[in-house]
Amino acid sequence: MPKSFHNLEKEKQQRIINAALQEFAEKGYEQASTNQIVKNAGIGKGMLFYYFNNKQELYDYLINYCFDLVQKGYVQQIDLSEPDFIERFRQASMSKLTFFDENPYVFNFLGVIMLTEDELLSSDTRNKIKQLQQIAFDSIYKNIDYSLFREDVDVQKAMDLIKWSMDGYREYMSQKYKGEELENVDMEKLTLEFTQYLDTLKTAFYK
Amino acid sequence: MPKSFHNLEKEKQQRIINAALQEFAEKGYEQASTNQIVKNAGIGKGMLFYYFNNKQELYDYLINYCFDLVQKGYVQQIDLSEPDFIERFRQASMSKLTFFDENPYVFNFLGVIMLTEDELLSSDTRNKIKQLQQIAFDSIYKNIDYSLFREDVDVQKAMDLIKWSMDGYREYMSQKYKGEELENVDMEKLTLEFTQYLDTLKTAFYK
DNA sequence: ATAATATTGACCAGGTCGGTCTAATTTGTT
DNA sequence: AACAAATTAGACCGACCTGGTCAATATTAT
Repeated sequence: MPKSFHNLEKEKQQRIINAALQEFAEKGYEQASTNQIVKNAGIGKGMLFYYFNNKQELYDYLINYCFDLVQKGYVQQIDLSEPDFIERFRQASMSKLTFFDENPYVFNFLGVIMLTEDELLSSDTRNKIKQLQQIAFDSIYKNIDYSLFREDVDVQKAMDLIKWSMDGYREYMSQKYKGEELENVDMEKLTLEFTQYLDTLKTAFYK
Repeated sequence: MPKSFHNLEKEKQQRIINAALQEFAEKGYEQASTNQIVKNAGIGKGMLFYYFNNKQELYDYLINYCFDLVQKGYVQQIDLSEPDFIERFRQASMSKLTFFDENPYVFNFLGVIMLTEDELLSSDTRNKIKQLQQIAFDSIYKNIDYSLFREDVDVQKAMDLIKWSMDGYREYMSQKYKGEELENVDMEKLTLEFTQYLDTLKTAFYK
């Protein structure tokens, strides 16, 4: 719907999108303030309602924007040809990290959407959620070579544990370095540490 | 400070506390509405300001209440004499589950406190946080028998991975059964599943 | 019956809400 | 340079919500 919005300079577009994502992510739809959004975006109040006719239209736009971005910028980047579960997960985690650095508010915003009661979401949005979850699931679990796992553990349980471990590690990392730009972080050291954890997991769960 | 408040019937006290915890946890201090709190607690507006002189006093009361409760009802329940890391963590997780069931809003409320910018917290509160974190840390890591771990993995890394795994499992469980009373959940089955995960961890990380 | 305590909700001034609109500025076209 | 069209800011609107007060009422204890 927002014709005029797409003709803006990318930088201004991005400022508005980010301000809105942040506000909606922090406060939810009802409590989010359009006044706060225009202030953080550095535009006049009128402009927001010039680009988007009302609050709901802005919200819907953001939903589509985020789903698209996550799909193309993260989920589709996962390498389905890697049969080693841990390696595939490593690659996915790194993609997620980069994506998060480039789009800091997208995951938080989508997280809030996912927690919204079903009745408050349009059926279209509900479909988008299901679809994305399915694709993300497949991207992680399809074509995995189970023979790598040691035979005295339940493979499904092992995969759950590995998944929880790596999510925990990512959480821990983003907590530790929150606020800092990814460029200022010693990626070499971080990657090494990550690899060490992965090696530990391989030692523990693989043959 | 709230003299009159402590003379209330426990049930009414609890209603007010829960309503306030929920509101503050959901919206944060500024956005939380005292009107919403009295509505959910089922009391008149005047009473809230009769028990607590103002919003801030209520908030401070809740902070102390929660730290106390978590300390006594959860952290102190952890069995320091159990030298097996996984077993100690199992027991801690079960305590946490029970505590969460009995005090559903406490952890969420404290979680919000922990994420609050330092400048907005009183130094007293900051101290309480540090203190509790230290005790919780000790309760999990003190007097652990490291000799149980296999020798070809870094013990510290293994413990991190186990911790993230179990936090992930707990998260997954509470997501799955959220809303449902703990009594209505098949605890037998749940405990069994939990044990299976723990056994998998032992197979993977222990000698 | 009287005094003390507990409780309510209408009410206050101050502020924020989503959204509108006018007036000004910038840009494009000739 | 002149005019038209598109873009922009922010003052402004009524509706609503805010934390907090207080006079009136109900309940309890003596």
